[in-house]
Amino acid sequence: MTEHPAARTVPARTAYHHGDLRAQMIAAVRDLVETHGPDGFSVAEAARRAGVSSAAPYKHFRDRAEILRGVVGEAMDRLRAAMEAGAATYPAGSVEAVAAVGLAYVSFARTEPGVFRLAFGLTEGHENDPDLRAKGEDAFGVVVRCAAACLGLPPDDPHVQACAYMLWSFVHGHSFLTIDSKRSVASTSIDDWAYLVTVARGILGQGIRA
Amino acid sequence: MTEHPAARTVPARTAYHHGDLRAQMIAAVRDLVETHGPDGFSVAEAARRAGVSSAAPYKHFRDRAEILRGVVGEAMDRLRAAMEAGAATYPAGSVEAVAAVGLAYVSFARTEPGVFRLAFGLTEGHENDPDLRAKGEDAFGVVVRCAAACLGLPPDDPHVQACAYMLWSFVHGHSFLTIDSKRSVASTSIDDWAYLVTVARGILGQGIRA
DNA sequence: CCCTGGAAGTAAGAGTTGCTAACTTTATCC
DNA sequence: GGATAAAGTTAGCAACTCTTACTTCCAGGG
Repeated sequence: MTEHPAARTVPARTAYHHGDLRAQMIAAVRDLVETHGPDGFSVAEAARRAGVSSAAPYKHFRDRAEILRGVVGEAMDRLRAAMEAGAATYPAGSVEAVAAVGLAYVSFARTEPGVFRLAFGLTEGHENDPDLRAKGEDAFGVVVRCAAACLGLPPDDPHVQACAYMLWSFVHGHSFLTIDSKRSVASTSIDDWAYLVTVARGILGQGIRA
Repeated sequence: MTEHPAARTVPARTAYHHGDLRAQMIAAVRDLVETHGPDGFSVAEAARRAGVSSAAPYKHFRDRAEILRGVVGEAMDRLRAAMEAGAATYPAGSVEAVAAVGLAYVSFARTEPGVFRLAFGLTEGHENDPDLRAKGEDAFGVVVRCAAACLGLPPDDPHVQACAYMLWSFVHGHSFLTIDSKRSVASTSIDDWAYLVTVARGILGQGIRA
């Protein structure tokens, strides 16, 4: 398909059969999950939206769960990228950089609560998939590196690991609570950024020692 | 069958038709969710286990989602009770009492990860149900009261509310992470109890101020 | 004591879904 | 220019949700 004249670098558009289902399926499912909740999706409906028969997706995915895993994997990549971008907006080693990573996490959960729930809420064998596990570890690695830079310790230092875990669980819980109950921290007259900076300082600074 | 000698205070057993489906359905669904994951349940299978036809449950629940909500409601009651029991094992106002509440929370998530996910993972209109919202607030209230006692402030004090929210999100995130990835805090050579006490002290003590 | 009303069950069925099997179309490779 | 394989189609089965119409059993009033 590549030695034809040109305009075929990406197999994206209107190929004979379809071109790139799989990517289109993942996009469709992401939309469905976002609008109808994590379980309010069906492969039939997603196929319908992609304009193919309901059996077509099974040429690209083994079953329903594998489609979900595809969506989660793609979401994890975007989440990690957002975290890295957040960290890059502040000087390396600063507490603000750590807080920015947390803010990216929370923002992701807020703007895509459906996929966020899908990724972390139901298990579905997510944690049994080595690929997804690796992506999760990669995302965690962003926190670890920021914490390490902030503390001036190597990333594999146990204290760094413990602090990173605390930060992660804090932000993870905050994310879930905000999208669950709409209970914003604002109800306690604190906005997200101040909250996250406070927490990061408390855990990494003179605060909580593990 | 009720005016026989006695032993009929509870209509539990072998009534003519059935007696108390609804309770039995909730129990069956809880089991299914626990063994097959939050979405690996069907009302048909639950009805089968309860020994009734697949249409019977619809005499007691409007639809599938309402059954789920019933399970979540029951779980919330048990969770709150466990938290209260945890708090009662240590002197009121002590940091240990706060940590005990957190431990009860985490223990619940560990022993019933399926229903925990069901309760907090998928939304499904859970937060739109006023009954479930109330139960959630009740559980949060346990944390608030413990934090207030510990800080020597009234429960409606903003600082108390902020601290309670921090504690909750911390424990919530920790619970999710442990059941998700089996990443125990043990990997950082800290056990749960020490971890929770440390965190509670950090947030309530001289530590993080909001 | 019957009988009527309603609560709680059943059976049957429509519509949707997950997934498979068998077949067709299209691009590529030798 | 065919064989091959990838990627699509239709048809269909089993399971599931939920509805409708019917049945069974208990309870209270005359």
